Amino acid sequence: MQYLKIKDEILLQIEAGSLFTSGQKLTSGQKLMSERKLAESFNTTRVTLREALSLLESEGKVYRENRRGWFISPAPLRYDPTNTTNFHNLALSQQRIPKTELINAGMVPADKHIAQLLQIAPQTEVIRIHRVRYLDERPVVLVTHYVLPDRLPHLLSHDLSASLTDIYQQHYDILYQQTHYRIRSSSLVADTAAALRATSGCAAMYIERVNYDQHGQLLDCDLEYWRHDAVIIEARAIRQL
Amino acid sequence: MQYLKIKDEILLQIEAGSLFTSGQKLTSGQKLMSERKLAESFNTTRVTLREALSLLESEGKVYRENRRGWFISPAPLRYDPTNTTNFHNLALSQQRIPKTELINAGMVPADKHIAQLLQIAPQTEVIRIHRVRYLDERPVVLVTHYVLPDRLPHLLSHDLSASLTDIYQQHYDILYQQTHYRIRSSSLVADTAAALRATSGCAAMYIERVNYDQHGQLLDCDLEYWRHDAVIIEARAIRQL
DNA sequence: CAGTGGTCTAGACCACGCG
DNA sequence: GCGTGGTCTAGACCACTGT
Repeated sequence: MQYLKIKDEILLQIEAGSLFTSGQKLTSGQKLMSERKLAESFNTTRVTLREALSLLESEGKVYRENRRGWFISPAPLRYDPTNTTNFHNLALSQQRIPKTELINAGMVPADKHIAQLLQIAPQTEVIRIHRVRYLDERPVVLVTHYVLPDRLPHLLSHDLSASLTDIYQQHYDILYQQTHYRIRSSSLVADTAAALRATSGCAAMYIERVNYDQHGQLLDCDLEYWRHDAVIIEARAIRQL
Repeated sequence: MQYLKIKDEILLQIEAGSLFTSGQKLTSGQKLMSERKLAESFNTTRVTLREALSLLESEGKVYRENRRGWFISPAPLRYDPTNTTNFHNLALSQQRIPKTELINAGMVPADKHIAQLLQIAPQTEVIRIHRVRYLDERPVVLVTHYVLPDRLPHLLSHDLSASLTDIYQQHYDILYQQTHYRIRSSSLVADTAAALRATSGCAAMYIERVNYDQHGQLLDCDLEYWRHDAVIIEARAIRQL
């Protein structure tokens, strides 16, 4: 099991500050040396070296950007799906620099899955908003919102790179209150992967939420694909006895 | 991108019921043909075939047991960390056959991480219980409980393959009430992997909980390593406004 | 344009599961 | 003991990144 030894060795050298392309010692976001150089330095082939790196990747220690190389993973964002704090403030409160990029937004017919989540008939027109969110210039999550247009008329005329929570509150007097969420391990494919500069098959954390307002009315749902090393869910709950 | 095509092709053939070792058509837990046969049937090499299978594995469609082969993933268990239902009843309510195996139990000094979770000094003696849980004969999660011995005296004298929740309630009049949980994507290594018949580096869902009783007193914590395709978190939450 | 990562080939050996 | 999965080698070509 050569790749296990190589994996541990890489970890050590990362902590020691070697292995970097540049001479810097920052342990976050730094790029590693090229695979060929790493393979040579461990006296092995690229295949075995990539095995070791993939292991580190699955442990959340390093990550890959498609065709750009391997990087040290920054600390994950602590994310509480039961809290109303928006992404922007959440990131800032953890000393991270947030950015939201609007990919596109418009009306689409709800597919079967979305229709079920929003409790509407399939093919009903809903608002769909695709956004990518960044932490410190790294794309970490692809978020797709599906919004009931009856509840939020003219939503598309607002600045959708801002927080939806804020728009709801300021322009519609609507607050998120109850939420129903699902979390599972998944992977990024095709477009989803590309949006996060990842390769197909990259491990991901999938979070799906259905949100209700302060009157218990269904508002929207959102589907989030996180780079798996970029987030850790953290919540408190009082159990129903 | 041959492996993407092979991946899709395998999915199709699985749904059609081919590719199995036996002639059966059950889509759950079935073993696939050997890698060499699969590689030959797709006219490729084992390396590329394994690339395709790994992709399916990361999508939760198939899983591997160490040196035993590839199997179709059963539907995941829906798991609500805010609910008190024990594993046994949860599984039964979803038409699954549960089994709990006690690996070992005893007193150990708390390491730094456990001490922090339980709010005690490092090296304090606590009860540690290692258990593996099965669904339909498949090991799906390795659970380690760390219990404060002051709160649960003589706990080790009970049958620890039963539900801890039940033991707490029946013998100590203690109920789980509040819980603080963390969820992140992780991977299985060495012993942890072996306990679930997985290989080192296998993707996992890591769940960490700190549990409090009906009086708000800290009781125990538990660390759970799930096979990532075997579980989906599902919870409702009222947000604090 | 040079170098890199992504992908693929065609083998090989070994330890282990299973019959 | 046979076949299997786990691991590893030594190459190769191509598309893309970064300069």
